[in-house]
Amino acid sequence: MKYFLTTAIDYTNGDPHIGHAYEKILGDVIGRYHRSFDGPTFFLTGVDQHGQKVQQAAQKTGVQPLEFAQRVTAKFLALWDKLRIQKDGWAATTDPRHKQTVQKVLQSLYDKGELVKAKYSGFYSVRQEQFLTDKERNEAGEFGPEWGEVTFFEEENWYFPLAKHKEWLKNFVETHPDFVIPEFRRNELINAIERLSGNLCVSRPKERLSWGIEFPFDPDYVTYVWFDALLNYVTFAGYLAGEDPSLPNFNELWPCRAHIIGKDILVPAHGVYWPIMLHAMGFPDEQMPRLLVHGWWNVAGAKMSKSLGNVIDPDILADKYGADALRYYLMRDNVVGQDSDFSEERLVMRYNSDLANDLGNLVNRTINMCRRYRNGVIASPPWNDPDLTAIRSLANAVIERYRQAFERFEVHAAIEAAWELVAKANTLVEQKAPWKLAKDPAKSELLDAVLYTLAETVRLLALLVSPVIPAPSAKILEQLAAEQIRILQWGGLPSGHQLGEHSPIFPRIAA
RNA sequence: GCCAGGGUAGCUCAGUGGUAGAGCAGGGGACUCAUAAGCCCUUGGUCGGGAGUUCAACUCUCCCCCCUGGCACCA
Repeated sequence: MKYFLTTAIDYTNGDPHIGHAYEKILGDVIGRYHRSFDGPTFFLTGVDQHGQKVQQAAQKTGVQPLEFAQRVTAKFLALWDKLRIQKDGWAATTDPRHKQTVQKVLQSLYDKGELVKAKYSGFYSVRQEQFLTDKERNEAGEFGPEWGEVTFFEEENWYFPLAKHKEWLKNFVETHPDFVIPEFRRNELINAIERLSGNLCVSRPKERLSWGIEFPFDPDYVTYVWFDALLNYVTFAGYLAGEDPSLPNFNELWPCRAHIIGKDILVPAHGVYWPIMLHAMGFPDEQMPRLLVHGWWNVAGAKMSKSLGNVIDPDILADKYGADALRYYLMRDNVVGQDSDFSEERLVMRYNSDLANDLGNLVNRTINMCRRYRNGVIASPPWNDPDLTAIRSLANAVIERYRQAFERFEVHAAIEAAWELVAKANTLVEQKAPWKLAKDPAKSELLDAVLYTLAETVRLLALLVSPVIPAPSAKILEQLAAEQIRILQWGGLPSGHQLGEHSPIFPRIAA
């Protein structure tokens, strides 16, 4: 089995913003943790390229939907590269392999009698391309001018009868407390299930929306965008793919350990439609995925929106401060599940304080002292100095807490744990004052022990921070000449080890 | 109106029955290996408001206010 995790796939009707980037970085960080310290991992992310809004945006630009979607997709891909997102799979919903599997699923649900065709009639706004309900009526009981021409008409569509699985879903969610993380989000879902009634319309007639996957048994219709999009989680994991070598082995991946999504798409899409779809497709309860629901990044307390003009562009930030500084800030200053406030000032503060002053300086002073006093060769004599013993046991405790934090998806807590070790190591330097020990030949062994302790602590720190800031982590290991020593346990550096050259890894950002 | 999350030091947040905590910012000090970084000490809060339970409440109960999200209702 591999540790399988996914992010939401982003809708390709506009440019990526900080929220998109946060989610992918979160997934990447969790993925890197498992890949480095746990076992085989598969991280899937991607783009949602079908649907009405993409078709509309394409029309505005005057290009075909596919071309438009591909242009936007290229921007996302370039950004994920820049942000060091290490993805094992790429879910693009116009991929022919996806189309094939979606059609297989539709056919199979149809064969099982899970899809029904029915007529719906009502008022329809051509301009907004949607059916209107009484909610859209104004004070006078009329549909306002914002809807343009409103006509009454009847349309036939395919429906997925959700309501018949309501009791199953309710029972499932109630008996599986960690289906939704964090736990408080589960309440919203349970409320939503209580209100669940009726069918989900899963088709659009082609004359109204052509940009989608065709129904295999009714070619006048294409799938509704959510139905198409949600299935990416299984189709790109190799579901019903037979022997296709370009896709992973589904049995090695499923069930997904975490679908990472924003709070806006928990209800109804991921919390209701998705488990019911899987249930109807024949997945047993033990094969249901888990949902990790994150919050939003606000700006100065306000929601980020195009109309407010306060959209944060991750691309610009990555260019300005570096991908790792951005990754560190987003992971350190946010509690997974809760909303946060984005502030460039805090990003700089976090970088200077945590990365440059605390960690960067520790690395630099440690290697510098090793070179200055021992020509960069570290020795590991036996010791019984209480300060050194203390930091060694702290390192073990920190590693344990770090692992537990990651198991609970509490990335900020994992980082905090690592920084406790950073602080302790900096304190140790002052306690032992190697520059004094170096002047006293009688203290030579203690100096060796101190320098070893510091170098080994720095090695462990490089590993601990590697999921969050992969590039600087690699640089630290390189300066230690310890690229190959990946064991997350005290004592990896052998006695007699020769360290490499050092130079500051996190230059301070001038205020 | 209902459900949930939040309201704790200037800022970001932790704490959950026993005399208020961390980091950053501010002030002072000793040191010098280091990215004028680090280390030590320190100023600073009636823990949203009110009532209650208790020997004791930030922590439990009730009422209220504000912010955020979801839902409902009205228009």
